[in-house]
Amino acid sequence: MTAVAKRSNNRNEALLDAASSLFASGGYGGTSMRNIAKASGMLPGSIYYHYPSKADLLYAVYARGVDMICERHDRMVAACNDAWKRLEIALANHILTVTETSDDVGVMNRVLPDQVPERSTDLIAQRDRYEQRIRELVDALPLAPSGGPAHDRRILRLMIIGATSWTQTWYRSGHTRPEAIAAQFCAFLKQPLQIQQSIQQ
Amino acid sequence: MTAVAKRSNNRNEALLDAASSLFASGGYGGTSMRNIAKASGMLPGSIYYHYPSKADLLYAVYARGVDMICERHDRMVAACNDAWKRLEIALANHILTVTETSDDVGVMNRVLPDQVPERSTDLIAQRDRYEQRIRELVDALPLAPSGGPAHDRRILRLMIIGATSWTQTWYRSGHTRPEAIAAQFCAFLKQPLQIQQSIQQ
Amino acid sequence: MTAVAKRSNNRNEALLDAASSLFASGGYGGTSMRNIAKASGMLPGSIYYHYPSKADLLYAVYARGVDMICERHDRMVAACNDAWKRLEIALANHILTVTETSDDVGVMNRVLPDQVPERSTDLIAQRDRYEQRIRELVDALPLAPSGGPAHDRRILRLMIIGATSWTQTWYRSGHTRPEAIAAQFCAFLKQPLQIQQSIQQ
Amino acid sequence: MTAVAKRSNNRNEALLDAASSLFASGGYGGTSMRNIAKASGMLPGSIYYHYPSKADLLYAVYARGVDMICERHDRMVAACNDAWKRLEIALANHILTVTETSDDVGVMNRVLPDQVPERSTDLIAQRDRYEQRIRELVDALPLAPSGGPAHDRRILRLMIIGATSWTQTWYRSGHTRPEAIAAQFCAFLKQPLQIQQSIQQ
DNA sequence: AATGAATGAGATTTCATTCAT
DNA sequence: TATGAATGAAATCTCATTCAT
Repeated sequence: MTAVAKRSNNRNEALLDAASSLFASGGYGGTSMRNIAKASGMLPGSIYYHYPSKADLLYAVYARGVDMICERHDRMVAACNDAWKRLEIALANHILTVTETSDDVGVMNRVLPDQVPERSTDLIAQRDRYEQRIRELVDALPLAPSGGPAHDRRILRLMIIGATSWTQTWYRSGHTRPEAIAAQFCAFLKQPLQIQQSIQQ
Repeated sequence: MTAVAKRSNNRNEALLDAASSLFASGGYGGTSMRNIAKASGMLPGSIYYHYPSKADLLYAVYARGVDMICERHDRMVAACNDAWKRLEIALANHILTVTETSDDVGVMNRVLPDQVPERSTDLIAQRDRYEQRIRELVDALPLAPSGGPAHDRRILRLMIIGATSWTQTWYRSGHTRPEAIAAQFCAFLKQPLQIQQSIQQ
Repeated sequence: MTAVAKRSNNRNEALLDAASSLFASGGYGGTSMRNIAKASGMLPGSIYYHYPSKADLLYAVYARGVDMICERHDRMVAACNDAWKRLEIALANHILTVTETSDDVGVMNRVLPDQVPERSTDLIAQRDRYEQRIRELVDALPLAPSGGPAHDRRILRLMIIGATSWTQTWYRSGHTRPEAIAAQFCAFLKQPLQIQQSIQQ
Repeated sequence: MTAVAKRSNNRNEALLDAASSLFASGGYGGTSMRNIAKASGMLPGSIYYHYPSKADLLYAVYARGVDMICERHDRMVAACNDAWKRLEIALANHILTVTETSDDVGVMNRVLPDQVPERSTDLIAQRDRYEQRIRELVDALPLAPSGGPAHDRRILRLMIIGATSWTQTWYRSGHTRPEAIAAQFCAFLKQPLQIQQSIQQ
């Protein structure tokens, strides 16, 4: 790659980086093209050479974020064979991304697809690319038989994703580390919280 | 209460209802005063007779939502003595209220306090009024001893609140009922999901 | 009507007048909301209190122009009974409006419906309101039998409307007066231009 | 002509063709350099290698249109000696060219010189090249003496040009053919439309 | 002969808000 | 208690054009 091509690439990446950082901290509606332009050293109109609309720019950033969390997920999870441990690693990875607000992944957590109606279907598809991985991990868990009505794995999966996604609303760096949070989440599920003799509810 | 005052209350309530519904579905930034005015049969300027700013209107809606969910919570939970059952009832109430009963409560989940900087402290305080109730229920749970590191009740509480709040993003009426979701959530926690002989992780 | 109501009416009319004048001289694309705002002593955003879009503002002006030319047409034509003379009066009226570029009627001549796609159907309907009047006058002409193939009144009507509308591209005040142009147009049609003995073409 | 030059010509012609088609249907203001570039498979900046400005590109298209209609006119009219028939042929050529054969000529009718101030004088000069030919045909018509005030050949010429140019706004293929329209136009003028005994108006 | 990237001005429109009545 | 009219700032986006390569 020549120096020139590199430079031209860099401009687009600078744009994505700036957009990323702003969308992650300010949300979609709270971030203006003006601000993105200023942060990436462009004029507002210049952005439109690269992306035809604000929604498309957001989508590019979002997709990059999904790419990144998926890659990290795949790499980290591959290193382990135990089903519960794999899940724990995956949750730790997810929670870790929540704190990185300057990163593309933060955008995925901050921006809800229906805030960008023009691309909401595409955003959901991207998000599903990642959630599918969590679903596979949950489906692979060897579950003990339920004492009462059968376990609904779908609800379990949504419970885990919900609890994990919600960390973004309360997580503050300096407190419990992402890995510890993930470990606790799994511990709550694996072991019985209810005192045994009162198991017949 | 005179007829005039009543009528004025009605107008104000129509305003809050409209704002509620729009904030819950469109978020704070995605909802304009114009839209709220149209939906409540007023002109935009007229809203300012009732509330001095958009942030204050949001706050009024938010607080009304917290009032409602707290009242229902208190009423329903009081009827039961078992700690786990009380929690289950509380979660069912939360899911039902957010997803089916009241847009006001939907606002509480949809709008993050830091999206409304002028009133973020007040919004957090309101939210805490409700979360305090969940905290008390979680703190009252008689927990079995952990097999590994000590259970962190704070993380447990945040896991439960997260999973429950997140239902707003995926719940569709006609599928699993709120009570059943809450029951599953509790079942996952009470009973061990991990197969027993592999308990030493 | 109170002075207040009158004043409020006047603002809207000032807006229409300014828009009228600018659209008539600059066309639709050549006229900006900024310019219209400045010419009517408003800020650009203020126009949107009165009309929801540029296309709607244009339509209001256009319709006002059609109203005006129709009223004038009806008044002038009513004063005469001879079919050919009625047509001549109508054409003179039409050509007269072409010179009045500061007037609403000028807009009708300057702006083609398909330049305003959002309202083109409505604009065509408005224009038809006027052209229908010309059609009636042409249809009412007692025509001498054709020496060759039968006269096609539709083509005759379109010829007359075309010739008359086209005056806007060449009419300059100070030369032939509108009434004289209309008289010539009718004279060319009424009397034979071809020398008689060569009538067998 | 070398292969390279030929290729360059082809590119330039593709550009003119695209511009032609867009200017004819969208007008000058309604057509952007972006659109022209896309339609001709170029990038916007590349147009500026061929033409220094939008106005110059329009002029090139316009001139090409005048070239084409003049060439056809000269060829077709030369084949006939009768003055009225020559006019009829010329009008048929005009209508056919504008409505079916060439977008370039459509541009001539659609774009008014004063919409392109930078080149309006040149555009008028081009247009006159063609109108001069119509003028000659009209001037050559042997006119019967008027029953009233003298015929104004200038007005007659403008009437004919107007009626003919206006066909662009209403002509639809599949209905009356261009030759038939031209024949009707001439018939209306040659023979008296007014019933004879009422000739003294 | 053409591209890729960007400019700078200006377009339409939306927003929360104000204020006299 | 509310309206009608307007404000002023800012939003997204489009435009013709430039220029190094």
